[in-house]
Amino acid sequence: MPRRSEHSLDEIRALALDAVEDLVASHGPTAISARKVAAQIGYTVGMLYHVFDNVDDLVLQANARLVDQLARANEAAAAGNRPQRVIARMAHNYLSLARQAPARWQLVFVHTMRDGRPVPDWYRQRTDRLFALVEEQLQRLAPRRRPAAAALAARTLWSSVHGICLLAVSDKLDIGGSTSAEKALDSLLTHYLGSWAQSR
Amino acid sequence: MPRRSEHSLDEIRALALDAVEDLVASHGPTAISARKVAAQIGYTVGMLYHVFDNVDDLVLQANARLVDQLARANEAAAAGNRPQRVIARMAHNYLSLARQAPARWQLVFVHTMRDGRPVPDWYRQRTDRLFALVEEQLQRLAPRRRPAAAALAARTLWSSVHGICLLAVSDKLDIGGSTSAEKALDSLLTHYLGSWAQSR
DNA sequence: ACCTGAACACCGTTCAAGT
DNA sequence: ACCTGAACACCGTTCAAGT
Repeated sequence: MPRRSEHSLDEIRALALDAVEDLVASHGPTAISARKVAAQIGYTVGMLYHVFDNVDDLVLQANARLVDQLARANEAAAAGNRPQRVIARMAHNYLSLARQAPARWQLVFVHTMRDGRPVPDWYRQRTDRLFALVEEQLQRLAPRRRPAAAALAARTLWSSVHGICLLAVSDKLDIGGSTSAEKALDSLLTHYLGSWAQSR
Repeated sequence: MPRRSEHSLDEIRALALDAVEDLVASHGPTAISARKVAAQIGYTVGMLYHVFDNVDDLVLQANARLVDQLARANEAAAAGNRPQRVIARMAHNYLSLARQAPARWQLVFVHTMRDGRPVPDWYRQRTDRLFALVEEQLQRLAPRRRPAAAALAARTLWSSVHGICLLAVSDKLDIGGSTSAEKALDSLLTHYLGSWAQSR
């Protein structure tokens, strides 16, 4: 029973998160287990529990990387452009990131806390941030409207974008054969956002 | 080891599906396992596998009941009214059924096939039906538009409704405190559907 | 101090054997 | 024919014990 001491806790943490991504990418979101991740990085399961609280923590930390990637892309998109264009970029960023790594995003979509534990605050803040970025743009778009109106529109619009990306990644959207998620996003943006921007 | 023979296979099937609903309602969607369902109805796990292919089959059959309930409600809503009103009813049917039995709908939202098995056709047809019902109304609403346009709008709209209901049931929508899913649905219907109906 | 390995209480699934 | 119970290969989580 050799000890390793080759890696710091932070390094082990990074190795584990990489292992989650590799396993998901090659064997799908259901392939994740503490034991498999441990085996992949050459440690025992017990070791994982010195670095992560539990599997939920492990998965959420892996998922947070993707959410952060989307948030960064959306923050970058916010620079300069007209709000309507920024929001369109954000929506397409979501879909295109989801298409780039469908299995990893499926893990984001599919994960639920064991038992009925609540989603931890640090993770919630990251997903809330995505709504906030949309809300900022809607406020720019219609500065004279009540903030509550922009908040409602942001939640409506981003939930809808989420629904489209979710069904796209799980192949439930392309029913007849020809509908693409990109077209659905554009339809949503044209009609929802177009109408919202004009009204009052 | 007493044999029972008290119930036919169909009765056992119904008992098991009821047990799934009871367990989910009282202990949440993560509480479902073949062993627990078997225990709840007084049979062994082995017995379950004479009635269901596997747990996916068990869960999907339970979930299909909810999907069917929504489909029936939406078919009933289709009678008589103006298409725009029918679609609004359908969307609110979805949300209100989801609110009536949040845990059971969470099971619908959260379930994914073990390994990477595909969703069986018989279940897919049921969820596709929900899209089809919306599509029919959109064709009524704009009879002169190309069928592909109605198909795209149906998928866009229903994916969005799905996204809103999904986030509503998992409590991820009410960020600031005041946004309700009902308002988000109405916002979606007003702006998306309103704009789509008017354009051309 | 760092990490292991075994233990505990669970899973899904199969199938020979009992009645 | 109907159903069981034990087996197999997995889980998540904990923690005394080893180095």
